[in-house]
Amino acid sequence: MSEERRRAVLHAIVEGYVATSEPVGSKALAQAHHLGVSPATIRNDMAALEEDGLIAQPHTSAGRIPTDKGYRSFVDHLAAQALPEPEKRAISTFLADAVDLNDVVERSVKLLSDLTRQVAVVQYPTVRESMIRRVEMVRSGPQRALVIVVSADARVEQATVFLDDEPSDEVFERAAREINEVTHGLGSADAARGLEEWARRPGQVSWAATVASAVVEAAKGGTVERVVFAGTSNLARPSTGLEQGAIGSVLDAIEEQVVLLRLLHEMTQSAADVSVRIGEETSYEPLTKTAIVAAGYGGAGSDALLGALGPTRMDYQGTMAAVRAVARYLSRAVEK
Amino acid sequence: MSEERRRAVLHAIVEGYVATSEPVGSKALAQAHHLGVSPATIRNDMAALEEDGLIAQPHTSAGRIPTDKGYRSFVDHLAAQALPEPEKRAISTFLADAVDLNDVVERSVKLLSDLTRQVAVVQYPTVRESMIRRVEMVRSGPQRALVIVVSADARVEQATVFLDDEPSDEVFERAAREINEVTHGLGSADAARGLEEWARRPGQVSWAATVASAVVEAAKGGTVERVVFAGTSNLARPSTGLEQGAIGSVLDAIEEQVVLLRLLHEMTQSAADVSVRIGEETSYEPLTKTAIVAAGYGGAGSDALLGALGPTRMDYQGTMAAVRAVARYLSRAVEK
DNA sequence: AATTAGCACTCAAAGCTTGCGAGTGCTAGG
DNA sequence: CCTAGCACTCGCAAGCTTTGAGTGCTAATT
Repeated sequence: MSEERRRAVLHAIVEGYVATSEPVGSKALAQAHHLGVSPATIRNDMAALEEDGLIAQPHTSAGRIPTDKGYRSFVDHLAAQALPEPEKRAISTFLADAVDLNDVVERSVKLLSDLTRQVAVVQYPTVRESMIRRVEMVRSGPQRALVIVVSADARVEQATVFLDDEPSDEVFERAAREINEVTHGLGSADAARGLEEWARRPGQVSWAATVASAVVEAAKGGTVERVVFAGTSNLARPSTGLEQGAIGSVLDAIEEQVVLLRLLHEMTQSAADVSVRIGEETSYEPLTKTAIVAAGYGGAGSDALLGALGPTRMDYQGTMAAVRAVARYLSRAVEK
Repeated sequence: MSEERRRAVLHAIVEGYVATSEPVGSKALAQAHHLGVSPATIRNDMAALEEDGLIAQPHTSAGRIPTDKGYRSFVDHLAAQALPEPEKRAISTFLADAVDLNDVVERSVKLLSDLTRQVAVVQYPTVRESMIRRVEMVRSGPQRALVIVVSADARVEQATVFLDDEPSDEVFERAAREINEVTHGLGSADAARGLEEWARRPGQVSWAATVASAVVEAAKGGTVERVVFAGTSNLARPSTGLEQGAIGSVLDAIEEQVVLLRLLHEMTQSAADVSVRIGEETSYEPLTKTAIVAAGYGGAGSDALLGALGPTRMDYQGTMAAVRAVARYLSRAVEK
């Protein structure tokens, strides 16, 4: 029994099951996929595949469906495929008239969810090290201030700090001015050093250290990793084969964000191209019925990422192509 | 047949149906709700209620369920009810340690969705007129610039503008400096006047008007009406009685935002207190199976709003109490 | 005039039986 | 190593029956 053909059989089973969402049997396979062998032969191959845990039978007299492991094998032996021309054109025109970063990101999720018919997620590009351009401090209460850091690459971060006394306006303004003098034009590391020195100046206000660390945090981009989603309604399409319980837990996972983000990070770190996690591989209980296709974007430095999330029974080829393509266009857009 | 009792019967039907999600019959009612009359009497009342279109039978040999109109009547005759103490305490402690506006809003949605077990939505408070504190302009490309406006109430808005030539850095910086001089400390209306004059100065750069209007837009808070959601997974709880199709269209409606926002605006404009739209009343097809409970917050000036969205078969009393309470606390938090 | 008891009637839902047929594994022969 | 043939399994759909909750009506009761 040729190794070759066994793979072809698995391939065919996956495609058949994805297309029809019905278990596929040996006869149907023999006919449809011109493998040039009889059903009986295919049955033998299927027995072997089942032995290896790549496919399974829902019940005795049914066809086979791929297991997570089966999908995995399928995906691993998939040749990267280009996205069809019309889609490509759609992407470039769609992203072309975006006006700012927000717009680019929002269009991208929408686009990705439309292309894949899955839930799409795009993380805002996390910024690379960049110079502090200006620090703005605004009083937002007697003992409260808002720190706004504008960096040279046009990023704006803000943070609220609590002051442990009630400085007069002059004191407050002076601190703000000094902070600007100390940090202007510096990267976050240098700024941190400068601010540390500033906070230690004799007679310095008591909340100097607090403010300083807030500025540094903000300059580093804070810990905020904003993500946007689109296409959640795709989960509820009947063809996904997910039932309500599963949908609910996936929605929860999405709102949770933290776990999902960590997962995406793991994924995009390991592989250069688009990478895939299937079912159990997500090692996150609510997502055991789903698969994730993810890719990084924005070039070497940045670790921003995007992905599509859907039932394990998804069109991996198409989804991967779409994710890859959008990541590429998005990289270009972000790099300016 | 007393008018009084008929209302009591409707009331009981709604409560029964909400509790069990099964149609309720005359016998069950007579027993459970100590109305002091026999099933037969109740049947007579039910016949009348059905005549009026307030209740309906799913099929001949089943109990009754409320129609949209029935829920409406129920809600209209509902006395405002305070939220139980423990919940109240939960709200205030939960909102107490919020650090900034973002945090307040995010905690609020989360809270509201937990309290109501529905999808919660909170719109960011739209800002009132406030002084421009500083305008920051950052070059983000040869013909592109980012305009950042920081206002005295610690708000930050940004916008990208396209320049129709490629100014030298000196020219660019000078424009930025002048804009700050012209606008500092002014409200958006005054700033608009000042900038208009500035843009008309002889020898002014060609893109002055573009930038000026961007600044004014940003100062006004732009047209962005940001909303945040939480608890979408509540839609997928089996007890909602929504099936997948319905869930999908609701998720779509939520992502769409625009229609939903318009609807919420309509609602909160008409009523001072919390207001309710039930099923068809939303006059938006994807939401015909759902009800919305909404309220404004943030005091007289602002028209920010929040709400809860769930199946028509929801606990109106509890949801309304929760929405009312969160709106109140949130108002307090926002007003500082 | 309103309430109640009694009763015949309806009909969805749940259970049961049955036949069908897709799909299998195995064996023997090419 | 492949294939034809065949007996076997078992979920599913269709048809049937039973059950019982719930109704509407009528006649008696207060």
